[in-house]
Amino acid sequence: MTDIKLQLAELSRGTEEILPEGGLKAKLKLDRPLNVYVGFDPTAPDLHLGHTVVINKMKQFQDFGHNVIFLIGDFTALIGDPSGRNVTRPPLTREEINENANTYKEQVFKILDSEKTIVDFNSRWLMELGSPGLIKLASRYTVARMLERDDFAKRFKEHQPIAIHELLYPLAQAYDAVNLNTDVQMGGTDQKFNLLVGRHIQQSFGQEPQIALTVPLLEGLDGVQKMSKSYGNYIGITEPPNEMFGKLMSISDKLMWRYFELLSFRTLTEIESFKIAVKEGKNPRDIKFELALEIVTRFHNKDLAGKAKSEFVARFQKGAIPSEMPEHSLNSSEGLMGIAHLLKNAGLVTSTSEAFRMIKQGAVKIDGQRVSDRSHNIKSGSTNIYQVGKRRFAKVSLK
RNA sequence: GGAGGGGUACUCAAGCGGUCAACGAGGGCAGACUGUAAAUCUGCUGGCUAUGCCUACGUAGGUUCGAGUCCUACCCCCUCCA
Repeated sequence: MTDIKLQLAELSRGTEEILPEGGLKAKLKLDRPLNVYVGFDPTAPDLHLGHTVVINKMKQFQDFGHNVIFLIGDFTALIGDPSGRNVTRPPLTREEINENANTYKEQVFKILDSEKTIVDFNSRWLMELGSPGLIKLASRYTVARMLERDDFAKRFKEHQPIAIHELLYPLAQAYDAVNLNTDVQMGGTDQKFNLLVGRHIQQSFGQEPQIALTVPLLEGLDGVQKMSKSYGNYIGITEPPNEMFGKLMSISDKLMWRYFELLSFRTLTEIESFKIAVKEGKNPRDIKFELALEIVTRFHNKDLAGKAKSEFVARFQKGAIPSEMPEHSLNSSEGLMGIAHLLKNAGLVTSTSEAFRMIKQGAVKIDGQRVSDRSHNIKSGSTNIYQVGKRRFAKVSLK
């Protein structure tokens, strides 16, 4: 086992809260592998970098020799983490769950060691529980304490409905901790309450309560809102290397440090030395290259990351045209096609109106030549590279 | 059940019958500058068979030469009273 002091420093890095304070140190002092559990909802298996914050934390525990449990919440998904929507979710079929679970594993094992990771499903014990078991479980907690949860408290105060089954969610999750005999349970900040209920329930089962460790929600590319698919400010972990590299390079310098803290596996000392280098005049862009290389390497490989970097440099520092881009083949009935229609048909703009706007603003280029005539026609039989703005490219053959 | 206030484009928000595809701000996009950073400046930000036409201001009607603006009904939201 690695030195406790070092473990503590790295494990605390980038966390929001560790409850109770000092509890983690005590657990580490036991000098045995700890059971560390994180639950995942099997309904949304498309991961982005925001999700990886907690997975990275799992990786750290794993590297220090602890037991990491990747729990798929196939039972709790039936309830859905309370959000005020008064619905139970339609049960996923066994096939759907397995399929999602496999997608998960494929993605998660780009970070975690598949040999050392325990994958489990909470339906295994929650299905077994049955009604009597559920009633017994429910008797271990009180309504008053349940109403301490933020969103319950708020809804109760405002006389918004709280369905009874919603109260079962934290209990079910707590029961996971009991079954896994968890030492540490982790989750996003929104999981704090659920994690704490776990402590209480474990105690009532005579177990030593777990440490609740919460990690922050990662800011998206805009640096303001949390990373989420619906805000469009995310980097998906299955995105191609060039995309990923480019997106990482576009983040602000301020956000770069945040990403280093939460996404990089570099030691705190290394990151500190980067900060000093920048202070002494090094271009932050070059430090950002390091970040982008590391992340792209993690989800692809070193070779592709290197290529993504050269491509990036060629393209944005030397103005080259990218080596790969979408290709389209379009048909023209009249032997030619207006530039606006062509751009629209190639998916470079969403409407002909937008195409005209882009042309007016000097954003459209054909083979690197700026187009200023909005009624420019392209003849059939030609293949050209069309560009809208800095990022949108397509190779189009007109037949 | 009663009284009042409000529903406008991605969001907030202005709009005294014509000049409103709709002020302004934010966001987004594009151009300049740059390190695809930040800051700044400029422009754009409904669609189309495109100097014109079509569709849009909660919904459906009506008045008018003309309605986001007036009238009627309906739907939804908020505040106060019971």
